[in-house]
Amino acid sequence: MTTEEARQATAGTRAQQLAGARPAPSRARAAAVRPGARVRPEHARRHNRALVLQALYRGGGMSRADVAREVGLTRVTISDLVGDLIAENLVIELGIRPDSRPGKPATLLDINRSGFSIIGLDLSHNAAFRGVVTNLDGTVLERGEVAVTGVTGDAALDAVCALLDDLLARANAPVIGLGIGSPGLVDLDGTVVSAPNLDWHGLPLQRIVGERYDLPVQVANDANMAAVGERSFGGAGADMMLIRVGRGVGSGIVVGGQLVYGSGFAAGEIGHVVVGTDGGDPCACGKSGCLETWLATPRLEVRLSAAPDDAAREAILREAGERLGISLGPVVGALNLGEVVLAGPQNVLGGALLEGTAETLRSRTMAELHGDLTLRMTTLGRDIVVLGAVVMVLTGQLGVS
Amino acid sequence: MTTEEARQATAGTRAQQLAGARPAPSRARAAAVRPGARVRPEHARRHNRALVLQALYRGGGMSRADVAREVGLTRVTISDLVGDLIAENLVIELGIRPDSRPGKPATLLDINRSGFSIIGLDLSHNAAFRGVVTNLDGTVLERGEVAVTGVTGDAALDAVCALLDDLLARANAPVIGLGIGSPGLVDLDGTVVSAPNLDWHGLPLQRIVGERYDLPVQVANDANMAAVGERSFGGAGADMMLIRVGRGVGSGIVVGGQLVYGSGFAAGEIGHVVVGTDGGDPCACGKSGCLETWLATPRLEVRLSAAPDDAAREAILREAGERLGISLGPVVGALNLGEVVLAGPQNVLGGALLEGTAETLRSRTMAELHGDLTLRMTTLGRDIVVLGAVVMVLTGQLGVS
DNA sequence: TTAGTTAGTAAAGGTTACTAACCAAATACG
DNA sequence: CGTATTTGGTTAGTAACCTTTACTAACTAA
Repeated sequence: MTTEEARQATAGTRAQQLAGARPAPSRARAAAVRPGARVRPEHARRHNRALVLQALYRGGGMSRADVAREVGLTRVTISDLVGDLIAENLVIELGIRPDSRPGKPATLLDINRSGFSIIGLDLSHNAAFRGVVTNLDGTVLERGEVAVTGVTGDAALDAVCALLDDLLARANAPVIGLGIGSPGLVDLDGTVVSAPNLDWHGLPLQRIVGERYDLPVQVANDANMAAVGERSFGGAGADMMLIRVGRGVGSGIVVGGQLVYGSGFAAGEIGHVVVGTDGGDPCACGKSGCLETWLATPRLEVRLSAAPDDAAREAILREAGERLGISLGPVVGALNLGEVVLAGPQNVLGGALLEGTAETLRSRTMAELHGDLTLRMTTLGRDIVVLGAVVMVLTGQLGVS
Repeated sequence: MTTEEARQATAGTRAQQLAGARPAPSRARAAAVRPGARVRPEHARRHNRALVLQALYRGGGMSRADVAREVGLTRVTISDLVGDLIAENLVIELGIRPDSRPGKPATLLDINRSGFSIIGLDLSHNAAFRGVVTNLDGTVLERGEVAVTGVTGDAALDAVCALLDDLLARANAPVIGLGIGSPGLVDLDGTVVSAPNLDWHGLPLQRIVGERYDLPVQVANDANMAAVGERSFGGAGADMMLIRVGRGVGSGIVVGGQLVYGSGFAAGEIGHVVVGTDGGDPCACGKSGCLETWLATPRLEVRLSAAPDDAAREAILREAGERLGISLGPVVGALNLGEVVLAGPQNVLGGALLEGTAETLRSRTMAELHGDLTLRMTTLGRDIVVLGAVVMVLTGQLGVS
């Protein structure tokens, strides 16, 4: 939906369009009922099936009756759905509920968490593509990586396949899908519109990998996947932003529980927005004072290494944090975010920088807001992108998150 | 869903939470399958019915077969649904399609646009509450207002009811619902959490009005409703932001076609976010350099009246626009908005101010972005909030927008 | 032992949307 | 002019789905 509507949005920079005329009712707008929006019985069933999986995924060890109460369908229907799921081996019976209370004892159910595998890839690091095999829980079972320093274009695509070959060979359970977090702009079909570092332009990665391995594939931007991972496995709320700091600065934004893609699939690209009104270093993009010039780790490390003492280093970090806070203020305020999470090198981000950001946000946004705002580091460490990729597969294949 | 998940998001300002531990899988999260998420046959039917209405609403003068092709259901099903809708008088037959082509001529359908009325209210102006009666098209049929200068609390509620009494008496067709755009924070249930100007705190306006008139009521924040109105009747895209400038500065944000509420129902509240890093006038909120100190019309008009000539006035307006651009840069970049629309006094916003904002956005965000960005004034004029309220009713009652 | 409670299954029923087949009414064409 | 073709819309029957009702199983409480 977003895609279509975005595409048909008026393009071009008509900087002004002064008018005061009566509203022309909107019926002239092109038809845009998204295909597949209709609900047929099987769609309804699939939806309800996903609800059952979701309920079990979150609170394993429930009985059919528990699920029925939580989902709002009858015990009969839930039994039927669970029957299907057990036949597919997605759900297993754990045995009889141990506690003693009146009535027939319940048969506890759970997702078959170790019965299937998911593969998640992170293509965002410069030196290597990293990947994991997890179970349905997101528990990492296997790890792999391929060195890709200086590798671009088709060779980079080959590296992705090599890594997938390796991980698929090491997966002990059937793989329900592949998730790939790629740098650059990625559209809703999993086509990498533009990833300069890998020299990918319009590469339909999701389709290519899907056809090669005959498995469901989810490709999305790395920072967006990180946001999704933080939300599911890091416990973040429904209105949150995840800032990734590394060689560049990117982010993923979740609003109302939904990942934001933006009108041109470039949501979260905050690295080249100018911060403040007092200049700044020139940036590779041609402007000066972009967020990246303040925050990207290569520049920060140069500055830190030139600092005479710890106090000077802390001041540098704090200033970087302040710049991040200045940049985030309008976003946090406009979206009324409940949570901002930082991901990147702990030793750089975790201390004075985080404090500087928190203080700046506090001093520059409304009191009502920062009372509810949580600012913290991610708890997922370097796995944040691959875990996000795993969540995307879980969501796409099972409707679970 | 947003509500619940937002509520259960961790509160408090734990400014830091340093950690590197393995992710604790998310299953500990409280069960949160939103009630009513299940799909029963009647829900599916209601959804499909809304698709039919939506198709007809956008492109009136379609045949049943046209609708079937667009929605993706069979002619048989569409005929059945249309039969229901005709029985309810929501859809009417226009007659035989005039053009000549092979096959049985089609019977054209349309929403019964003049068969029902909607009432929209705008409580955001200081001197008066304004309201309209429209048909289903959003065409204004009647207008009304009540003076409310200095009126607050229960008296303001009485004024709302007086205005509604007046408009209901003047509505010639059955009213399908009431939409009310209120200043302040409004939650998803239509409770005005806080509207200082009206001295409303925790007022369940939607419930009160709904019980009093026994009609469906939609209450939401005025700027949010304006955004919804601009999207439906102003032709704005799926990722847009509407900035309302008046005594204060507020906004409504639409992301992926969905209105943003925020973790505390305060999304869009950008008036008290500090702009830039070079000071600014003190603000009533206690900070200095808030967006409102640069942009709110009372202050702007004071400055303009002190200006010696037109050039000085234009410089003042341009600077205000620049400040808006500085503030919007991170939001436009982070959300990859496709459209930013200004609403407020045309003579203040329409000229140099808008230009200043456009130039500032261009110079402070990524080139890839502002190529797709449209910045313009609304075409809906002073009706923007009431029309948004009408759209909220259309969406809530008919699933149409 | 009896009553009451809870889990799970079975049978029957009502909705929903589908397919297949049909009629209606126009154009296309020999 | 008459037949074939095309398109719109309806009728009849079917499959899928969830519900209600009723049942069995298995436990606690007294």
